[in-house]
Amino acid sequence: MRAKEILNDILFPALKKAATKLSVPFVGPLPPLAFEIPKNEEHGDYASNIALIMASKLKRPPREVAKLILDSMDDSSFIKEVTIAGPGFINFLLKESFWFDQLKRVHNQGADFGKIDLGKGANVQIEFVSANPTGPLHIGHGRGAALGDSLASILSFAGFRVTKEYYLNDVGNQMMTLGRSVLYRYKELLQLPVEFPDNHYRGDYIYDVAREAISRWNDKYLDCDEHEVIPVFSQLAQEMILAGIKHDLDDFSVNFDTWFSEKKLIEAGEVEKTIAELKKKNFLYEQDGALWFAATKFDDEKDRVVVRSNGQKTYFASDIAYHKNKFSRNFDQVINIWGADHHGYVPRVKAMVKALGYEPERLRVLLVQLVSLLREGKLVSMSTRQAEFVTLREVLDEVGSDATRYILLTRRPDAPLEFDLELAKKQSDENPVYYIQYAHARLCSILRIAQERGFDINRLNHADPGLLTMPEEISLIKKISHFPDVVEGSAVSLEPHRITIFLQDVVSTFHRYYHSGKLVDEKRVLTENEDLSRARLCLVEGLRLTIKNALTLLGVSAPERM
RNA sequence: GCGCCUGUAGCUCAGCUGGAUAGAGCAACGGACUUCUAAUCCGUAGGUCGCCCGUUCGAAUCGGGCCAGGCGUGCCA
Repeated sequence: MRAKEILNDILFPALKKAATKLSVPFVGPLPPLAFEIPKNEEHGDYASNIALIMASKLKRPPREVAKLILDSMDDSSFIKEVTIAGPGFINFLLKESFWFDQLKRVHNQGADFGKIDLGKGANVQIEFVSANPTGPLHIGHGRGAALGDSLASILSFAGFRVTKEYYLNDVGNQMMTLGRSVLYRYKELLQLPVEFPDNHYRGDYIYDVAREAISRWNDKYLDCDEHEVIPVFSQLAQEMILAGIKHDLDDFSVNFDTWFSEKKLIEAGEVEKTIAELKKKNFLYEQDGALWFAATKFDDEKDRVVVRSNGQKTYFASDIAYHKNKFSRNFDQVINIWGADHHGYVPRVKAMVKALGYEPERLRVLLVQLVSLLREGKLVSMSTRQAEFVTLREVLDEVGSDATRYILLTRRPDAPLEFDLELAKKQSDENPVYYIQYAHARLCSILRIAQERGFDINRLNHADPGLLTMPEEISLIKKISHFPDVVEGSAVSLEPHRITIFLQDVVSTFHRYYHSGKLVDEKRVLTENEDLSRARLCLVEGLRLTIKNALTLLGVSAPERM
C-alpha cells in the first residue's frame, strides 16, 4: 500500500468521528483529503490541512479542530508520530519500518515499480505530431512528438490502455501545391527556364523528390498536362517525405500504433455520412452558396464553413468525420496535441463534438507552445514554405535524441520554450540529462563492483534495510517511494515534466550521498561490514530501478556506463 | 478590438492544482579527487514572484483590472 492510501484510511474515520462528536451540527460532505509532502522535513513525511479547511465550517479554531481529529484517531502500526503544527496542520511521521517495506516493494516490482491503476483499463487515444507530409519535421513537431510519446508511456504506466495515432492530411490544396513545387524543380533540373512561385515549398528536399522523379521517369512528364503530372509528383513527394518523417521519429524513439489517412476517410465516404448526420440534426445550413455548421449553438464565437461555395469541403469537414470516427472506436478519452497556433480551432472542434452527441469532456486538447529556436543567439524563423527552419533531424544530429527529448520535456507544455542550439550543443557534457544519466551509470558501476567482490546482486531484496540509518539513506528511500505519486500527478495533469523534476530531486540527493562516501569511508556503499553493504546495495538497486523506470517514461536511455 | 498562452534570481526554467522560511540548472566567485566514475560534491552571491485591488486563517498559485511579450482571430491547412 502507498503511504497516501494508509494515511487516508487513518485520517478519514477520525475525521468522521470528530465531526459527529462536535456539538455544532455539521452537515454536508467531508472535504476531500489531501496530503502534501512538506518542503521542510521537520514537518514530517506528510501533512494534512484538513483541520484548517474544517475550521471555518465548524466555527472553531483550527488547532482545536486538529486536536479533536487527533484524539479520534486510532493507533496505527505505521505511524511514528502525529503532531499539530503551525496554524493547524496535522503532520504525520511514518515509522522507518514502513519505509523499509517500501524499498522492498521497489525490488519486488522491478520494472513495474511506479505503475498505478488510475486508468482502470480505460481506453485513451493520443493523437500527436500529425504534421502534413509537405516537408520534414521541425523542432516544434519534435516538442509535440516528445510530449505525446512520453504522455502515452505515462498513461500506460498509470493503467490506461493507450493508442498513439498520427493523423495524416494527405489530401487537399497543400498536396497539389506540393506536387506543383516538385514539377517546377523537375523542369528546372531538366534545364527549362522556370520562375519558382512564392507560395510554394522551397526546401532542398523538393529537389530530392524532383531528382527521384527524373531517375524514375526521365523527362516523360515534361510535356504532359499539369493536371496529369501534379498528382503523380504529389504522390511521390508524399511517399518520400513521409518516409523521412518516419525515419526521424524512429531516431527520436517515437512510434505510433496507427497512421490515420484523411484520404481514406474521405474515400470511405465517412465525411459525406457525417455531414448528412449533422444535417439531419439541423446543425447545418446554407448561406452564400456555402454549407455552414452552426457552431455558435455550442459556444463557438462564429459559425464555420463545412463545404465552400465552390463545392470543396474544408479541412474542418474532414475533422468532424475524423472525430466521429475516433469516438466510434470506443475511446473513453481522446487527447489531441496541437501547436498553440491552432488554439483558435479548439472551440469549434469542441462544438462539433457536442453536436455529434458526445460529452465534450471526453476530448482534451493539449496546446503545446511554440519552440523558438536560437542559432548563434539569433532567432530562426520557422516557415515550411520558405524553407527557413531547423529540422528535427539537424537537432538530433547535433544534440542527440536523449538531450533533445529531455530539454523539450523539462518545460511545461503551455509555456513557450527557447531552444538554443549552440547552448544545447556546447553544454552537451553539462546538460541536465547527463546529470541524471550519470547517476544511473554510477549506480550500475557500484553494482558491477559489488558483483566482482562476490555480492549476489540478484538477491538484494533479502538484505536488511533496517541497517540503513543515515538520514540521507532514509531520505532517499522516501523520495523513491514517492515515484508512484509522481506518476499519478503526471497522468492526471498530463504533464510529463513532473517526472523530470522528480528525477532531478532524487538524483541530486543521491549524488550528495555518494559523495559523502568519498570523504568518509564508513559512508561508502561497499564497506567492511558485509550486511551493511548489502543493505546499501539494496538501496542502490532501488534507486537504479526508479531512475531507469522514470527515464523510460521520458523515452530517454539509461546508460550503464558513461 | 476580441480570444488563448506567458511574465518568478543576470540567463533558461521549476514551484506538487491555496500552505509553513519562494527553488534548481547555467553564468560569476571560492573550495573538495591516493578511495564505489570529478559528466560529481560543498560554499558565497543573486528576488518588489510584471503592477494594483479583492477573496481568507494563509496567495507566486484563485478572481477582477491594468502593463508587457507571443500566438490566433480565412469559404487556408
